[in-house]
Amino acid sequence: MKLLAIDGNSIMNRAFYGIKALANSKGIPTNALTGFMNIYLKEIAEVQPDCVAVAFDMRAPTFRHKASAEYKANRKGMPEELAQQMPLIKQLLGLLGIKTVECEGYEADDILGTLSKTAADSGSECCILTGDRDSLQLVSDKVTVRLAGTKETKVYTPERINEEYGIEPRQFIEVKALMGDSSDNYGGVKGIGEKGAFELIRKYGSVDELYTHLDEIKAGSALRNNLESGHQDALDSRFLAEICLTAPIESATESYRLAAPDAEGVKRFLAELEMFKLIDRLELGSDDAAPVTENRVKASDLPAFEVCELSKDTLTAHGNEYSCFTCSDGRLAVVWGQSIYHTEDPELMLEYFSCEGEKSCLEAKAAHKAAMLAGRELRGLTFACDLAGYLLNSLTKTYTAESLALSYGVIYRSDAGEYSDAATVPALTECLRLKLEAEDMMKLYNDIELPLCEVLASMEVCGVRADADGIREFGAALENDISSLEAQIYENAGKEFNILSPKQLGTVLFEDLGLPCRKKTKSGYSTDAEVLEELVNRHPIVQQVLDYRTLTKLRSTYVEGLLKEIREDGRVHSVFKQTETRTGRISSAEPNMQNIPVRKELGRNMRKFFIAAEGCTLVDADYSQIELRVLASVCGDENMQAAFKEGRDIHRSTAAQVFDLPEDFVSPEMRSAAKAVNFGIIYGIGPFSLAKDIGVSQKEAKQYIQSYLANYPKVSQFMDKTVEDGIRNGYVTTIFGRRRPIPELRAGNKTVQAFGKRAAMNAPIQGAAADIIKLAMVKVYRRLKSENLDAKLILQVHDELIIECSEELAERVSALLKEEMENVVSLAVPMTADVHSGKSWYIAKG
DNA sequence: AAACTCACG
DNA sequence: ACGTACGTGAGTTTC
Repeated sequence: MKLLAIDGNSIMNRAFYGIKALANSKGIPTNALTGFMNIYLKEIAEVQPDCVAVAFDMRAPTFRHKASAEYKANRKGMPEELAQQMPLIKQLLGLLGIKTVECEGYEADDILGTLSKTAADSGSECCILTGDRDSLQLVSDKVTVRLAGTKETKVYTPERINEEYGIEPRQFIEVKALMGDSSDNYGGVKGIGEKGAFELIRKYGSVDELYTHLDEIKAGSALRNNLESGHQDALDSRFLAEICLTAPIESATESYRLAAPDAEGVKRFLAELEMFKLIDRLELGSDDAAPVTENRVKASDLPAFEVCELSKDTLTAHGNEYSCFTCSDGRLAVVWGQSIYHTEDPELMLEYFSCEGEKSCLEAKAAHKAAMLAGRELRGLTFACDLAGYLLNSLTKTYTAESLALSYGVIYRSDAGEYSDAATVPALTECLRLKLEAEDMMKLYNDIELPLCEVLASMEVCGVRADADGIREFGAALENDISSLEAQIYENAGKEFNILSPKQLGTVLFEDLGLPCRKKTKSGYSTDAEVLEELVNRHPIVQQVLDYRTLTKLRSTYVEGLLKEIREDGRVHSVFKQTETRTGRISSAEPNMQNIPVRKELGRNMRKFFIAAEGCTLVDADYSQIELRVLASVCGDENMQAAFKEGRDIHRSTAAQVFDLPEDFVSPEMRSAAKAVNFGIIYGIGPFSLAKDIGVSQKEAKQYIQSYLANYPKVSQFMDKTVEDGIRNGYVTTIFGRRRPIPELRAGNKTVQAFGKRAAMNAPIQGAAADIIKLAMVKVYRRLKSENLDAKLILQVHDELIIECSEELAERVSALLKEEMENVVSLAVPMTADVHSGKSWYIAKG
């Protein structure tokens, strides 16, 4: 008989830290559960045991050891996110027919020890599965320890232990008696660490023998002194290091025989947690030994799809009926009922797109683009699964048919071969639509997200004209300055090195030149701009390095990076991603057009190379203080609202409030401090960061914040309530109903939780601002289209929209753009947008 | 692949 | 005692 004895706490712990925070849409963390089951399933396949036992620590303090109250005093409490998952794994194991063992006063290790001893004594084999090395002392010819690692499981037999450590398994007790174990809170002999402990035990065999031969160690040496003064510690630690083999538990191996799982129960349980992938992996019910199989529907049990080529006749026959489709890589697959029609004929694809029938798809942007490029349009689209998945959980990384099906318990139609995605869309649409309705997000979906997709497609197709020659000239000019800086830096350093290597730069600055280092990173000295700024007056090389960084950044990211992206048509066609950010913003890539330099003049020049086409002009409008206006509206603070309603300068107004002065008495410094506070409020402020930002003491910064919150009490209340809601629901929402799940809020780790709180405070603000500009984009797009104007929306930079239009339309489009942006929503304070136009982005930005 | 740095709102 | 503002994308170096 073969027993697999699992250290439940240790494996859960390993799983928890091994998998990044996963949570379902309700905010319940599931990462440790997932990780535990991954490890379990892999191991069970390899070990093929007859019996399985999972041991857990009890939360109550142990009384096997004396002074038990203090015993684990310094062991870090389990993070709340992990603690939440402990009862769940026990429940799941129970449903799976796997026995769990807990014993008051004993640790998981003691249970494993007892189980392995009983198994070995009765001639059975025992594998101990754990994530730490504490159990290695239990290894014998009948007992192996399987150490679950990140990738591979290491299997420890007595031979393996001898090779790696040069000792017998039982001698781990002796080693630990000397070196101690900080996680179990016993110290061993002071001054003896891992290396020394192993050396001594390899030589003497045991603690007792070591002390018998103490005279062999040079008298007066540090080691001898340590050993002498630590004798009692060694004896005490030895007692604590030895795992108990006689815990009062059911120890007969036979009683842990695997039982039949409660398949229905497991499915209900995992479905509730939205762990659909695991349901599939467990293959519950596919095994015909279990009678509970009839409810488990698999792709192969469903009616098969008939696959054929799409033709003009099919379109004529079905064009007005509801259909689902996928479109990628120039291939179209359309599902009508149980038939899948496919084609690669571009004309036929466009014909299909033009049909009146209601359509649902997996991902709509590519189809919109294909239609637009041909001067046609995609009609009748009422659903895109990826966008629905994004609204339901914006933390997900991918929204493919397969991942969505797994997440929402829809059967992925792998039986349909290369048309699996298309074949899955009908069921996915049905399920996701219900979910959206249940979560009250249909309006957000229909009014904003779905129509926006077409706008983004249009922006991508259109692109922005770029002046490649101009960029090249700019790059050439940089080249000279870069090489002269390089030479000066080498001169100052006294040697040549890679200036862009933080490691090498750190060595030069902080060792060779002896500059003081204030901040460190994981791997060495921090050399970021903030650190260097503080050192500029101490050595000329510092400013040179800063300049060098600025110039090389411009060269590689902007000059070279952008040149690579200019297409044949002389324009860059950025990709606008609609399912990327956690807050609801869109992102831009290949190239990123949302981080083109603007703050410093040198970089800002790059914007001179983004220009309007011949005979055209760029019209640029940006919202003024959109996030603060959203905040003022949603929190309901009359004081703050008044400032916006009266068109006052918000930062000046805040300064007047915080410093208790009339606005006319506010100095530029006060205004800029107030501005920093305003930003900080949106991000979930702390005194430390504010102090750093505006260069005052932490104490002063704290006062600013307190004064701010006292003057704007509704802001304070709003933030508190948002965080509370977030903790309760597992997510926060914008006024438009957009959600952001925040699993970090329920974390035990204070830093993680603090991050969750800041994210919770920020998301409703940043998210609502995103909702607003997205809606504005849809309205502007429709307006330009309905008025048949020679004008196209081409860029979005979070609070800024850019239109390219024929020169004579500049004024009309400017007015239209401003009007649509300002009137898109009616909040408690007005939304205002500033508009400028010009030949280049540099000019149009105003 | 991860860490570091830095560009933007 | 410890860490420290929200959200992105991209280039370079280093492991």
